[in-house]
Amino acid sequence: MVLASWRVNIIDIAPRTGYRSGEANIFHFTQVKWKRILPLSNSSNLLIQTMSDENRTLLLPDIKRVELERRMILVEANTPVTKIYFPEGGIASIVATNQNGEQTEVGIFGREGFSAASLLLGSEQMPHQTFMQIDAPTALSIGARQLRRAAQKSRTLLDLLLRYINTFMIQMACSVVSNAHNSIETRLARWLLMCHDRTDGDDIHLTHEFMAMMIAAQRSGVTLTLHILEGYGAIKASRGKVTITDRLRLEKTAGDSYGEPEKMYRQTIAPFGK
Amino acid sequence: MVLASWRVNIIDIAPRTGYRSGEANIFHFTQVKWKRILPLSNSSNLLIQTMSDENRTLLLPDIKRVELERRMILVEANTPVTKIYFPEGGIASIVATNQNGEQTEVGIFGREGFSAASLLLGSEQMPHQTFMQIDAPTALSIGARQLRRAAQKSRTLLDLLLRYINTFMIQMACSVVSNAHNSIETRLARWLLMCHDRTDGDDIHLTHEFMAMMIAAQRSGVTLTLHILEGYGAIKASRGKVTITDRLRLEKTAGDSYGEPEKMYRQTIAPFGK
DNA sequence: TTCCATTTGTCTGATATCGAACAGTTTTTT
DNA sequence: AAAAAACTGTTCGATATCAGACAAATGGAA
Repeated sequence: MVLASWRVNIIDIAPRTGYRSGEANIFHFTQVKWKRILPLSNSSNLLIQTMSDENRTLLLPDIKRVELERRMILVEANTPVTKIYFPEGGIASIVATNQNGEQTEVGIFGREGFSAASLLLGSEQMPHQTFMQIDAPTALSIGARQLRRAAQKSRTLLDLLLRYINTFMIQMACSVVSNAHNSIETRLARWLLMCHDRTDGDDIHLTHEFMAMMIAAQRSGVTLTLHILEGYGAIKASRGKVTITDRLRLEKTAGDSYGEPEKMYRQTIAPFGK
Repeated sequence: MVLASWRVNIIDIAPRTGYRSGEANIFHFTQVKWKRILPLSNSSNLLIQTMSDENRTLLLPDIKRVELERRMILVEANTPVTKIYFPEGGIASIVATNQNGEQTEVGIFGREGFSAASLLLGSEQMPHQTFMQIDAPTALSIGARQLRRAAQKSRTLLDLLLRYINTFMIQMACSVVSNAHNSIETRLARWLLMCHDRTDGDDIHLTHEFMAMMIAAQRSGVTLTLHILEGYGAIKASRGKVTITDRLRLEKTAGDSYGEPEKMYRQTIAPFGK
């Protein structure tokens, strides 16, 4: 599976001065189209939503609102990041590629997180690629340097972002355990729940091939397992789409492989999940 | 396998005032025994070694030098941490325990890191336990509150510790991949290399049972695999001990499952490994 | 020394998953 | 409308690893 090339559609650009969150909506020119600018406080990115007005104001001058299409690469492996994205929907996936070209997912995030988190841990590049798995209608974008500067200025902003990194680490730890001990069925259930948490509605638009990579299994194994899940009514699968029909049943299948990072997110950042 | 209870031997205590790194060695009373106090700049913990004199001076008043025995628990799962440890040797292991009591290693560290790193990411407790796998003759210990305060005061100290957290995240990502795709032979080779990097000499004192948990495999599988590694002369195994005899051969077996976090550590913190 | 707990060596059958193939279906492109 | 591409359903043998058992070896304790 090869990821396609991509482009960024700039949907709106915040004015560089004289704008504070909470003010009335205004219109602003962009490269692409005229578009209503929402105040940042209305962002559906949970981190942006959670931070103080002061911190939003700090970021605002440097933020653009953009559209992230499926398969767009947010972070190229071993290449300095220049842009950071705070998705307002959709799902991004962080994958490692080994020498044989096999790709393995090491983490995902959506509107609860942001890309290239390790920038705040002092490294401009990382050995993993990040790309959009399910497109985000919108995302907030900011220059790496600008975010860094803001986090330098505001300790509360840094702290918030670090708390998110903490939940992300727990997510990775869960993946270590899950890949070590859980069956494909459990892993898939866990992964579907994680996607469900990050999307509106109950539909997840992805192919079996994609899911196979995400849970480190064969494509045929995924097809088989989806049928099992469908068998007891947890999901309904159709071409390129999985619909969650019985989330509780899915949670039962996932067992304790699911839930730990989500709990930590709720405890230390904001309400999250379904 | 149940971990035993434990105690801390305080080997020396830095005087609360009037002591600066680089000064001559002095003797100081402790609860346990009289012991030569080494200046912090002589610490074999790489983080302590790498930080500036100013940062060492900042930490010094609150630091004790202690001994960490095998199986001692540094961080209890879901319990607020009060003490942080910077090992000067030995190996600590961070493990997740699931509902059936199965334990899985999610990360290790030795003299290149410190315990309860997520404290700096804003969470006083974490869902994983940390314990000593191979005892550290000495470690530097500091109160959680004190470390936090120091990191608040000194941005360069925080940055250094965050850079370490970044390498640790990469280590976890590698474990995700390794558990997903690598054979027991590869996983074991990787893990032995990681231990080798953190110990003096070529001997690793651990039982098969222990290693099994670390690489998420059966004990009998480990015994078998050790024979294979021994078969081509990469190691020599005896009761409770593995000796690395041909590290290059072991690296060849581990392939690209080994090396990424170590590289990042060298790039962003200090020389590391063998 | 003898005893006992721990550790290791070595089996066994069971099984989940791999790895690969191919046909059928749906969607997109031309 | 036809052709190509993408995706799904299904099969099947191969195999790595599991899960469990038990005996042999080792080392520390009594």
